[in-house]
Amino acid sequence: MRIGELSRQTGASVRSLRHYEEKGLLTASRLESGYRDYNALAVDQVKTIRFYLSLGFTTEQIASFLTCVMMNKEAFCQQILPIYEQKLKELDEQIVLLSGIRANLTERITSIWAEAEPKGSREE
Amino acid sequence: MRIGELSRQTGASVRSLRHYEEKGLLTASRLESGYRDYNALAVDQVKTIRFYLSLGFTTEQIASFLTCVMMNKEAFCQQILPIYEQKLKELDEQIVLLSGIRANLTERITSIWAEAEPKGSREE
DNA sequence: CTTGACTCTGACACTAATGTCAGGGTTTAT
DNA sequence: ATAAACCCTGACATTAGTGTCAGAGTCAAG
Repeated sequence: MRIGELSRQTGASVRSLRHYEEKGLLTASRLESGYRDYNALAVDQVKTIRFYLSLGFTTEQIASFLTCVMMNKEAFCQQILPIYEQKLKELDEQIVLLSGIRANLTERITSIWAEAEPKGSREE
Repeated sequence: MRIGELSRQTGASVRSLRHYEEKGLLTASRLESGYRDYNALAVDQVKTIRFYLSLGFTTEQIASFLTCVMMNKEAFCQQILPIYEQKLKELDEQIVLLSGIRANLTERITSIWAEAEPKGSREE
């Protein structure tokens, strides 16, 4: 199939599909016209790519394990583990950071409310 | 004081100080030479700017309430409230998103371990 | 007077996936 | 045959703060 059809079947924009190819995540043979020609497996592959992107992996990271994942069950690809654990570490750090900011912000909001409406005071 | 001194006293790079000025967060008079000349209040102001940046506000957002905050207690600046609440909403969305990804990832890691070391194996 | 530290403006780089445009070739349907 | 729809490459923009460089002017100390 050509790139427009693959785009429709996967939800990825044509631009993105070309980008995945540029990053080594997706390959296509070429028709005589120079148009990309994808086989049916490409649909699954693109969906897999987009799934990992949604988990926050970069195309470079995905490239490092995608071949294995497409050929085996994910659980069979040992090289994916350190990448997952690295990502998990980043996520935890990020969540801690955001939670700290959130706490600070909440406290500030509370203070402003307290200042605006001190007990017993009434403003119009 | 000149920009290098302000940089030393605040920890902000010279580049950043010029950027804050460009974004309307910081003003300086000019010496005959064209050099920026900051007064002593600038130190506090820059520290305040950096604090709000660390909370994740953009220079544009900070610009909208910095003048009030520098002249009053923060709690006195009513216009800051909707911005705080907007930020809080974004933080919550972000934390929920990351937590979801984290859960997914944790599950995957567990699966891989299970596959690699099937104890009490219920393996086919 | 010279050297070195300081400052100025302006510009490009970076992250990373995606949008969008330009200018041109191909396929398909009428 | 012609128009519409499709595809190609290449390039620049986006976010937002910061790093870094170039080329030039200023200032203080020897």
